[in-house]
Amino acid sequence: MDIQLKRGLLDVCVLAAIKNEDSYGYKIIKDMKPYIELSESTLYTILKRLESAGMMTVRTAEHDGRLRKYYRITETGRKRIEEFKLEWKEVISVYQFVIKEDNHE
Amino acid sequence: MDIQLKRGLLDVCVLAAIKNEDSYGYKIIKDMKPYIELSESTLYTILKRLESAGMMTVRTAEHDGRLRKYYRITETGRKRIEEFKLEWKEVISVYQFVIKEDNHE
DNA sequence: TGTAATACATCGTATCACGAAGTATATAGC
DNA sequence: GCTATATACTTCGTGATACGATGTATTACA
Repeated sequence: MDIQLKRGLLDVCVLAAIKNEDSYGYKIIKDMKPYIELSESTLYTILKRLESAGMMTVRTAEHDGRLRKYYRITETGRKRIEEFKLEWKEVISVYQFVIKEDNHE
Repeated sequence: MDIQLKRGLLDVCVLAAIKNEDSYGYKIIKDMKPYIELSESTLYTILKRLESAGMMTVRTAEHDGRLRKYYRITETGRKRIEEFKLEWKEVISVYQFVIKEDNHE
């Protein structure tokens, strides 16, 4: 997918990836892969950003002798998803404008 | 609309604004306004970018004693719109992922 | 006379996705 | 034991780009 198009989707996608259960970086990438691909450097940047924005909280836990950082969505994060749904109406209207075929010619 | 979300839409929107008839900067902004707003500095940057990419051609014409730059879409520009339509399927799939409500809990 | 609308241009800034590179452990195959 | 692959997270530099601020001009209208 075009990188510019991704910009508006990635943040909310990552939030969606943890909205039903806590998850961690590596798993988030794999879960999102069928829908939208992103590199590790991109994801970890996003996770940090969303945490700073209070949209998720982190806890570190050991798993098979390795540390994992589990992310949990907050109420603010859920609100972001709801806002996105509202914004989607505008997106659809833009899409209609783009594909509209005028016939005044 | 969120600035990040706009990034994937603006270029193709500007192309759509001239796809049925040649237009110029000031008019493009007004035509797009009901769907998506953008500042003049943004538009003129986009116009230059799309011209460099061979998606539109320009001609300068006088109108009421003032110069106007009229933009015309090229075949490459029309192809860009068609690509966007194809990409839209992916966008919809991402949207479905975001709004999906799992019930395995 | 002055104020808004029309019309285009340039500059600096902040945001952000990405590739490259690095660190470290676990596991499976040979 | 050794090697490759998967897992897991981090940092750094770069390029793309939307925007506000600012500037230049002309026309139209009150």
